[in-house]
Amino acid sequence: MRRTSTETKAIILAAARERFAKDGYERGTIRSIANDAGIDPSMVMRYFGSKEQLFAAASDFDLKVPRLVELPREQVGGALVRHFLDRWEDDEALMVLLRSGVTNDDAAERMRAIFAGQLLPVMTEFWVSPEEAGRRAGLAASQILGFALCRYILRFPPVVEMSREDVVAWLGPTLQRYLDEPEP
Amino acid sequence: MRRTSTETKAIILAAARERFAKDGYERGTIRSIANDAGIDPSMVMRYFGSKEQLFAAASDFDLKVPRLVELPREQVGGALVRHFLDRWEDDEALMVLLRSGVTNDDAAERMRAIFAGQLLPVMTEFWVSPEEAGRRAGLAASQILGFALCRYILRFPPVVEMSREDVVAWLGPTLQRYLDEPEP
DNA sequence: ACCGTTGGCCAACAAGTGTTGACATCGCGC
DNA sequence: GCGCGATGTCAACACTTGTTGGCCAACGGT
Repeated sequence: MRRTSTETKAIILAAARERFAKDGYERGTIRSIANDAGIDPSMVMRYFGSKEQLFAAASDFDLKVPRLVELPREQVGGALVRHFLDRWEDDEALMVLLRSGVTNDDAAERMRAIFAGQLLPVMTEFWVSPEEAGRRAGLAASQILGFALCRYILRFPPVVEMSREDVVAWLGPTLQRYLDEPEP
Repeated sequence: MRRTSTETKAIILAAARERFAKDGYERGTIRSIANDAGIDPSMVMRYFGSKEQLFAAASDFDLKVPRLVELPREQVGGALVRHFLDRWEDDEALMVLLRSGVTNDDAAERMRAIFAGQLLPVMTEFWVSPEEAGRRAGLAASQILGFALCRYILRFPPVVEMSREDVVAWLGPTLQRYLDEPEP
């Protein structure tokens, strides 16, 4: 086979995302990734430098949280749930991060950065106090991540079987409350 | 040093719990555990047979969910939150399972078993339909695990900083709603 | 005082890891 | 055609992993 370097780089990156999403950082070996990509392990090194840098590339992504302030306030919770369900199912990077962030400090730091840089600012638009916005964003994150954990990773049967609209109907009000409810 | 075999076995088990809780299954190596215990790695093998069996012993535990039906119904959510905060902070096995269940299939299966065998029965006491009880238990688990994930593992600052009573005040009503709210 | 049992350590194994460098092979510009 | 850089392969490295078996030393009953 003979390809342009950017092509093979993309192939490797795709294989890495799948592997890391399925196995996490430690068990996602360079050899297995190279094998999935049908390529020699040394190519992975050549194009990405090290396993860490490959992981960084594979877990680089954007939450793409929409501008929620523009919605009628009572719809924000449901919109958030829908957005994250979509995001979760079409971008493996989120799974990569969750699978790896639990055992790998770099990945955990990356998640904190995404939380602070991408979710928190959205919440800050609703609440002036940054501390309060932080708590509310943290609570929302805990429910979103916890649900993804149970549905996509631990695969608790009742959680897996819920329909998309069931999920929205159950989690939407929870997030709405974390947004609106006066602090205790 | 010279000890009785049950003593050293307990020492090894304690070290294993700590290691697995901190590093998860893959990175919690037998050598590191033996080192923490001040003991030769071969002893670990002798007393536990294999890494898998050691892990099984280290992650064996009881949720100890109290008999919630005996409480005034409107206090169940708060009681659940308090119970799990306690449970989480005094038994490392929960952390072991969460850290490992994300990348290790055996550990995930163990979590499903605990969910189905220890949390679900409690919910079933409140709702006759097993499917409905399953969904409600799954939602509760998603919020509980997600919060633990953000507080103890990913360490999102605002979530770490919340006081115990803040947590109860925020999460209690969420769990209460997953228990009481009519299905959508 | 002896000897078997018991608790402990050491060295080694086979397998798998990230990583490296030397070598082959293709394709384009001269 | 020739050469050269880009693309790809192979074999090996140093290291870590779980696991094994042999050896040592202390104890306890006789």
